[in-house]
Amino acid sequence: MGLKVYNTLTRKVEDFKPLAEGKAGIYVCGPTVYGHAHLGHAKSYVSFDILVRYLRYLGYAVTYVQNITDVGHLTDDADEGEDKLVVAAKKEKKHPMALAEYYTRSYFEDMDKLHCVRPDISPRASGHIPEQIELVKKLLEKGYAYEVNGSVYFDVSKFSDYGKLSGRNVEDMQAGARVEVSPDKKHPADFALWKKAEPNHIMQWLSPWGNGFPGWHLECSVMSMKYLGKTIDIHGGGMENQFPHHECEIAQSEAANGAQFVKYWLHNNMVTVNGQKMGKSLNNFILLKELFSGSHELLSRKYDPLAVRQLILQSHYRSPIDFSDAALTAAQSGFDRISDAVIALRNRMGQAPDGEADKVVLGELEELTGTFEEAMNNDMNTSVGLSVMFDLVRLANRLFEKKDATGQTLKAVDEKFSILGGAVLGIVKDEYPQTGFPDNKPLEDIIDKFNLFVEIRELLRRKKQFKASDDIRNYLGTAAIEIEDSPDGSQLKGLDDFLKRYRNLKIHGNKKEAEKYSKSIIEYFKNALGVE
RNA sequence: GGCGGCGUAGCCAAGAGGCCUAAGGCGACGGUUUGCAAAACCGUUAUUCGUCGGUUCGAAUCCGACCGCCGCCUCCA
Repeated sequence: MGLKVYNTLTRKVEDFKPLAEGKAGIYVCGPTVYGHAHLGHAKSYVSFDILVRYLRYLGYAVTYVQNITDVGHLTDDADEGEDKLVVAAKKEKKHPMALAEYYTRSYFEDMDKLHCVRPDISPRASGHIPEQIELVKKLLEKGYAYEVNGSVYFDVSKFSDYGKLSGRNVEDMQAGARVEVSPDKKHPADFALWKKAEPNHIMQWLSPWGNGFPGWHLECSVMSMKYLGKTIDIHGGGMENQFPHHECEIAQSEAANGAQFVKYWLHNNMVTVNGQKMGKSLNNFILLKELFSGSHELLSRKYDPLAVRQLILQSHYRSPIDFSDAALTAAQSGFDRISDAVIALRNRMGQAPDGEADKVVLGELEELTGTFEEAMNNDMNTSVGLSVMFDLVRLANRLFEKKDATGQTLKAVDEKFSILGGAVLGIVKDEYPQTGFPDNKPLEDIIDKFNLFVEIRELLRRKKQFKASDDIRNYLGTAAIEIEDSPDGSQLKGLDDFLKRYRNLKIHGNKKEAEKYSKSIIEYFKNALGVE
């Protein structure tokens, strides 16, 4: 059984059969880079990242194209609307292109943290103006478009399939409240292919119809065609883009090419925050950077980017997901549980006794792999896929208890973590840093001191001086550093966080806080040593 | 107004006609382990799936009505 996906076009779950055997071309609507990425971006791009990763796991040669929209769409559909990018650029006093570049980098930074694999091609809309002009010309030639006053519109009445994706028909929508229809349009549903620019419009290009800029659906048609061909296997995007964006893409592409544009349309559902739609006007907009640093008033703490990823994977991509501080905290705990097990597993692998891998364990791993694949094949049921990770955690921890697992057995378990949890789900890391801040020499001293405490405590414990030993643990606890005792020795936990917090305080120049913090450190050093 | 989705334990969330007296996670509680903790392991935590009807030998799953919530139709992922 192979992969099945839900195709919005047919409203059915279908077997995925690519156009070319063993290959898959995927186009996903990328971000408009006029601001930092937010939770909605995370949901969408993690969802399609899973699709790409899983197709690769299945052996497909995937070409993943995701555009960067750096020609801002207009803020409304009427001709008077301003370009989003231009508006933002004015506000930040930057050239729109500088702004686009800045937010493009920010976007990739955030996506890297979420372990979203980079697209094979990230085409910029601004880099494909000639191709867009060509497509407009072609549509004019074929009679699907008309020019009015230096703008070109797509004539929806000429394309009978218009509405086939979103299940709308043009007549019904006329009744709906539509904002200010441009008087240039023959029909309110017609959409712009090319727009005339006013002299003061910063982003404009020369075209056969005068100076202007491309309409906001055009780039996706042009760039997917250029890099993936006239018909592509999969087009993904957020479901709010079904109409009008994707509907218009279909109209343009199919009218121009006379060929089916997309075989499988996949749409992810939306994000809510505390049960409410996330919207700029609603003040519940959470940026990924705020999530990763904990600097949003709705958040009680910062969250590991991969814990956010895990929360997204806990539900289906076609279901809405509600982000709340409680949900994030729960996901973080679960993520830590998996990470801890993998770290322990890798630490023990080298010390484990030699010998063949346990047949029973190998059998269990096979079974779990089957469960995983079955779930993922079913329109990417990541929730069940993730549950397999927890089965692996339990399996690994049980092996540790028995202590007789061979290195080969542990290695087999680690392989599943690495492939299913790492390569496919993207929540298991290749490497877990111990305490790595090589560029923070002074902090290493602090770590040394912490380690000294651990050693002192070991001595005390051996001498059964439990009161003093508990004190040390408590003191360190006030800095959110935990000591975990085990037969193999004691481990410090939370050092990374401690160091990050410490470094952030210094870097961000919050002197008062930094001072308070270092004082508190000195304080418990003193206390623990029992000196004044 | 048009289109669509959802309502499953304290919370999050799979399941989409019999394998369901319903995965998994978080939380809580009990036990094992530990000097005590933590972590881990074992166990408990929904005889029931918004409500009421219907179809069926059989429904969380299909149909209808109702209640509640959410989204899209306008820039948004």
